[in-house]
Amino acid sequence: MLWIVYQEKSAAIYAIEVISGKWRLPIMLELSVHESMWYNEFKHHLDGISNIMLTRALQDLETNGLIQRKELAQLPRHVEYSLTAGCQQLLGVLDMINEWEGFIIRLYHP
Amino acid sequence: MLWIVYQEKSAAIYAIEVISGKWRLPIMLELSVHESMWYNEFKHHLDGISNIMLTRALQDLETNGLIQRKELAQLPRHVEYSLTAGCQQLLGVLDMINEWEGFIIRLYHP
DNA sequence: CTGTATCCAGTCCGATACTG
DNA sequence: CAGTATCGGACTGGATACAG
Repeated sequence: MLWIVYQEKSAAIYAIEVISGKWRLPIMLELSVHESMWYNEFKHHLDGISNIMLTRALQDLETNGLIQRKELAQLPRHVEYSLTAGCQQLLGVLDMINEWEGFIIRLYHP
Repeated sequence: MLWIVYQEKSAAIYAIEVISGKWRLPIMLELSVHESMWYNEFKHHLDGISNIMLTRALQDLETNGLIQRKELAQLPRHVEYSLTAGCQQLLGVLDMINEWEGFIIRLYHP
């Protein structure tokens, strides 16, 4: 996580760094579809994720300003997660990759 | 590297996967500036990289269709690396992130 | 010049169990 | 419901030495 230091740190390198990880992008993509989700909803939508991995990913994403956490004072507890505006912009850029039909094929048959 | 399987595999997730790693993006960015480079040139431009890390990164990028390797039959040996067309398109998208002045700041102060 | 072989340390990922 | 604690195992990064 220090490799952005001696290269001139670019926003793109930083962005790739904070979204790298097994569950981060899948979580962000779920949030981009559902607007807001609570903890257990992720467990239903992300096949195979465990508590510890979900918690870690959510905390990392929050630390890096990609998602917001909002705890509603209720019983039973209810915590709501949603994307920040910056993250929505970032996903907008990444989604351009999806819009290229055949991107992966083109990669292998240039 | 298996996490793209049980999520519906999207091109964006695949793209992030193949460019994740400490040296891959820095290598690609150098190549986008210099058109083509040979092995030792990378060692001069990428501060702190070792032979083994450079070799691994170059091989991974080639395997994933992001760079091309061209060995010129000479003595001393001379091997030339360059970006594929698909990789140039991908970098074009990522560069949009750099063009947002204040992207990182916006992330933290939404 | 362009790599490969070893071998080790640090990170990341995750099953299982437990908590307020 | 929304997490935390623990403890491995897998993967990634890298120093050093060597090779065609």
